[in-house]
Amino acid sequence: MNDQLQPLKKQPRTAKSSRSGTQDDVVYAHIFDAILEQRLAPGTKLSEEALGEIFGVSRTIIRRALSRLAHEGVVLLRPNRGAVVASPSVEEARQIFYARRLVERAITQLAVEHATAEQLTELRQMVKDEQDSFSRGDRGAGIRLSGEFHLKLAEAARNAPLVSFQRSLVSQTSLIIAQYESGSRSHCSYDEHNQLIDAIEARDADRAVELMMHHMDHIDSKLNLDEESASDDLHAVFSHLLQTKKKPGRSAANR
Amino acid sequence: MNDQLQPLKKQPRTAKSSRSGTQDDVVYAHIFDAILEQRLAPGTKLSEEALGEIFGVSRTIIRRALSRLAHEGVVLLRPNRGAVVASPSVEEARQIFYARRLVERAITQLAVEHATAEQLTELRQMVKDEQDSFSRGDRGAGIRLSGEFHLKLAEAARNAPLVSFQRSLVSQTSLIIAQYESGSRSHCSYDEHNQLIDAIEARDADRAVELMMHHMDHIDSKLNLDEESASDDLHAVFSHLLQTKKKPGRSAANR
DNA sequence: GCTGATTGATTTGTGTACAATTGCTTCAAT
DNA sequence: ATTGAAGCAATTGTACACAAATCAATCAGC
Repeated sequence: MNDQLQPLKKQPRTAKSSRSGTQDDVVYAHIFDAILEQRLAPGTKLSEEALGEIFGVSRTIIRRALSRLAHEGVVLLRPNRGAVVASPSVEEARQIFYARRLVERAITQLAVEHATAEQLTELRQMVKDEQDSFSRGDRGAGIRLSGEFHLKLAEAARNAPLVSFQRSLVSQTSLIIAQYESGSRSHCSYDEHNQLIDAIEARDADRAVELMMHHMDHIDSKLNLDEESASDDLHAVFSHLLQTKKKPGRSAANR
Repeated sequence: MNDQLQPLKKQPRTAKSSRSGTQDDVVYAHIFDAILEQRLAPGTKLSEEALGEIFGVSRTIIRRALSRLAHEGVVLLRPNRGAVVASPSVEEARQIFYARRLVERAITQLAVEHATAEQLTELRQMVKDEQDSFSRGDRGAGIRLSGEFHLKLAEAARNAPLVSFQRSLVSQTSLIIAQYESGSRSHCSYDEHNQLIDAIEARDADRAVELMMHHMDHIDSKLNLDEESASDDLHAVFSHLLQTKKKPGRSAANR
């Protein structure tokens, strides 16, 4: 019943498990990555006992991880009915993108002011990693790393509440991209990321913001949120009622 | 050891407990209100067992409530060392206010577009309640209700992520106000709230945003974040190491 | 044959016991 | 007398067991 999660134990050396330490974080990171990399389709039920068995921990740990994921919006926690992988509706996606533009604009301005040389170096490295993932054909890791780039940028802005909000927005955006992105186009164009770093390094706030906004436009232009919203809405509205078993939950938006 | 929380059981009919239902929320709301109304001073340790005894629930429930409070930033959760009431530093306060301006601006614009007649009516009622609290001399409830006004406004903006972020920002702002507000001046001037509703009702976005920004200026002009930042910083930095027992933890910023 | 209720199985919610970590106190040694 | 270490008490972290709720399937009734 949980085949999708089994492979997790077999690849403990990716970027995800490096940020571990506590049991808690490991479980959280694994489920998170499994969702973003679409090994767990939207709507899939996340049974506490099954997950506990898989990771070799008690339900207590799983429960905390699920709660955390629910806070970030990638998991939906229904009282007495368990957790499922979130499946953001088109309307929810729009709201998230609105909030992201708002936050990314502020973050970019602050990063221009505050980013240190080390941080810029780290950012460049992340773009490289992201590029590698895509050229390796690892779409899931690419989406995740692209998200981590935006999160790292938020850290450079030196505003803790914004970082925390950005984390939640990036997570949900990644889920939306995984769900709605059309075709096989390149996803978060790393060129845009690199140009952005250039502008920040040059302390050119106007240009940096302009690039970031353009980048945002680019991202959601790749999604089909506009057209097939009818079928999409239908699916999103009812998906939390469906018992998604083993079969890959193919949303109508995948095409 | 927990005298500050005992009174909670004696006043179960305020606005806080009306939003109950589940055990979980009741405990959360009571601790939350106790913090905002300064019955629990910043730095106070929140023992799981003691809280469980007070509310007549097991540590499981308390733990969830504390986790939720930690997510909102009003409680600090230190691994293996328990939870304490957060005591935001001046720098943290500045970051929170920056984020709030950003969010309030967006919320105001969206509220002008989306607020319904019912929502405006509710908002006006909340301003009345807030006014009542202050005239009754109930500063704590006033601060809380003032925060709830801003949260309600966020709901009128119809953007779920922003509402969620705003909840966290408002909570932390209230904590900061309770901690840093100087003198006995009127706190969130309800006049400003009323004018804001007028502008929104008139669908005058520019004026509404202008009023909101002015309102924000007003709020943080009442705080002494600028001057005594030296003593403040010192206290904030070390307060999480202090064992705040029974005595009211008076921060250097109270004057 | 189909709708609707009842029962059984599964899953979540809560309380509690035990393990591990922390911090305090005591005691010894310099 | 002060400092340092060791043992002890108290608190948090984790696992588990029981209670409550939900979901599924079977069976009765129309």
